[in-house]
Amino acid sequence: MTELTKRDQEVLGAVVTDYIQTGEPVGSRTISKRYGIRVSSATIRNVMADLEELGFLLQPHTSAGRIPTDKGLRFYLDSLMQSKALEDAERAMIRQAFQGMQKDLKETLHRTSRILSKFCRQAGVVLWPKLSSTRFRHIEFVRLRPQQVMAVLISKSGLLHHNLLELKEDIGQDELDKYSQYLNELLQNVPLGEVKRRILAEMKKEKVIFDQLYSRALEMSQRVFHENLESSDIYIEGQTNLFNNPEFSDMQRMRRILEALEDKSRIVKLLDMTLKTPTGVRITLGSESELDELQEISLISSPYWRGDTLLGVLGVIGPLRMDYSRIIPVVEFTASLLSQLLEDPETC
Amino acid sequence: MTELTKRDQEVLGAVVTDYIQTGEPVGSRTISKRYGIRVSSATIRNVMADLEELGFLLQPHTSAGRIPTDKGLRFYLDSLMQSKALEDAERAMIRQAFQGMQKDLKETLHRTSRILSKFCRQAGVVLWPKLSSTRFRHIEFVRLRPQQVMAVLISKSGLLHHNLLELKEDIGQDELDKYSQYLNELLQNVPLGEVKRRILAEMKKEKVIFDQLYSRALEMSQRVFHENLESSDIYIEGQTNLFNNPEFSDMQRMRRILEALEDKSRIVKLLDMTLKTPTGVRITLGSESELDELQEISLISSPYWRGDTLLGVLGVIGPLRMDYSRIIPVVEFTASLLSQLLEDPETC
DNA sequence: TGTTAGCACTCATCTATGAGGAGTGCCAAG
DNA sequence: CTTGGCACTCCTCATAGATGAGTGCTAACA
Repeated sequence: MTELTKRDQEVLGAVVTDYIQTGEPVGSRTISKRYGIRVSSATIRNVMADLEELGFLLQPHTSAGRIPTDKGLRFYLDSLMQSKALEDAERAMIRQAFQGMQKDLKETLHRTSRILSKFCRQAGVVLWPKLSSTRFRHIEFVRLRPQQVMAVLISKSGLLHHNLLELKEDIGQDELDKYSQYLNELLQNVPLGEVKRRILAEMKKEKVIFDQLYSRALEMSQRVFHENLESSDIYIEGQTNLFNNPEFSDMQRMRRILEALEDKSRIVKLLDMTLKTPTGVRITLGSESELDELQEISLISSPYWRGDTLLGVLGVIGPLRMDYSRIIPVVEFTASLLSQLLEDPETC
Repeated sequence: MTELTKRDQEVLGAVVTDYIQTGEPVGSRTISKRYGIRVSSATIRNVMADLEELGFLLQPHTSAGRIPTDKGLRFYLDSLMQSKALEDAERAMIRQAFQGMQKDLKETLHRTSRILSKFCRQAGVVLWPKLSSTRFRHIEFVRLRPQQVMAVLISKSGLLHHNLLELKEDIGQDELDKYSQYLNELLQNVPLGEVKRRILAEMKKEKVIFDQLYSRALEMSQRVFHENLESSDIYIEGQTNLFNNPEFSDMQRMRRILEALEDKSRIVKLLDMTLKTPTGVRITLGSESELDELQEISLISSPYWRGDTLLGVLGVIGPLRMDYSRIIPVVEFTASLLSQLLEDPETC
């Protein structure tokens, strides 16, 4: 496979840039006139034909200009694009939007996704931290009715998880309180990812084996932690912003997209994928996601942290044709702001 | 104002029925041919002209048939329509859909709204019970960091409410535990709607006035109950079903609708209105809601109960032109099924 | 007086047609 | 290798006419 020459890249870059701005196929004339490339349109045409042959561009029909293929777009994103720095005014506005907020974690994440959608004029998305990424703070068992107990789990970061347990036999609130007390002491500050192991270890201890109370408490807690500490939910906000994009002016397409977003589990999967190798802002084109329903969309995402702990991912969902050079810095900045907000020595 | 004659009503009924089925303006010929009214189309035309003058029908343009106005639709719903009974097969399917469910209340409500959307092929909506409609079961204060406490409130029905409190001075977990203990005893089983009053009463008691612990506990609890026990959230599911309706095939309109649904507070307001006079299935046309953004939609709603206690509202949101005679029984049946599920002597 | 057939008229929708224009590919000359 | 020129393609848009559903009105009829 041939390398792209400097000029090839310039032309490809110009096509993508123009296409992102206008959404229309780009002609050779436009390129030679508007993008300081000092050759004639005929030359550009030759270059474009080459780029098409290599799979970077395509023509919707014979007498139209070129639009980038996914491959072309990917090359642009990886090698050609340079994102503008975010203007101070804009930074200030985003910072402002975070002001005056409840400290509640979920509320914060919800607001973050609204902020993303608003400043990028696309759909904003925030993946919750997994419970496993935070530390144990408190567990409580509350008897709602005979043989039915609600377990409430609170993490140090203020994440709440509840869980309805059906019991084989009834247990009184007094005894449940003892369970809580014991477990709270035992698990205080343990990372929730390790809790299961800790419980298993504890169950082997002699004092536990011979003490009904302890062993029943541990058994019960197992049922709570058995649950999906790995699973998580997301906030998606500003879906209707997607109507702004002319490429979604086709009803069928818009419907497909919204249906895909309605089933949040798919989006969770998509975001989870990017969690595996958390490296700054990343762009996932729909075609790279192996999810058929998401072919036509693009995700700009960034992980967010508390100190060194990776908590989750946030980002923006929009069409393939997006103003990446603007949105990338916004996502980056928002992620860093959120991370900063969550940073706090006392929590984790 | 003149009364409508029997025939007028028949014609109006036929127009609405046909319009609901086809979505197209209905002509005089269609009526005289298809709806066992034994007069000629010319006569029908006269009747229709009268109905138009009275504001029950309107013509999109001179050479088109008639479609019902809101007023016409309202008359049809109130006086003419008779909803079919739900087929046994369908009842069974809905019942089936509720099978094998976690007992968790929120989960149940969420599922309910999915069921509504699925069986009616429109958007399903379920308003959460207000906290004030249930009874106190448990309160817990957990210290997350210095001067920051998470308060968790659990109702007997298994509703969870949490609340982050910022304190002026730090309070240790030990003391917080005493607060919880005291409050749990004091408020056990008190309807949450009455809790505030109870607390105020308690604060006046001598033993409380002179005991720091008691009074601080009550103060703290006030901050929890001060919050909006009246507010509630909703589940809206199956929004994309709205794409099925040809009247929403206009992008602009669809966008307006989805934007209206995205801001859930409006829909909450709409549902809240119907809560005030809870009487079986009720239909609210957008134009009757005083909310500009909802002009083009219609809500079929029914309250759901636990025993005698009104918990919330569920329903279906769709276009004005809906198959009411089918959806009404579905909503009615679903509401009664849900009420039945929630019915349980031990809870409230 | 109410009902009906008939007829002229309106107007949205559909189809065909053609002009206009953006953009291409290719060729021959520089 | 680059460029100007030219024929060609094909999308888009506007126009015009045909079609047909449906109406309002009138005159005749029971």
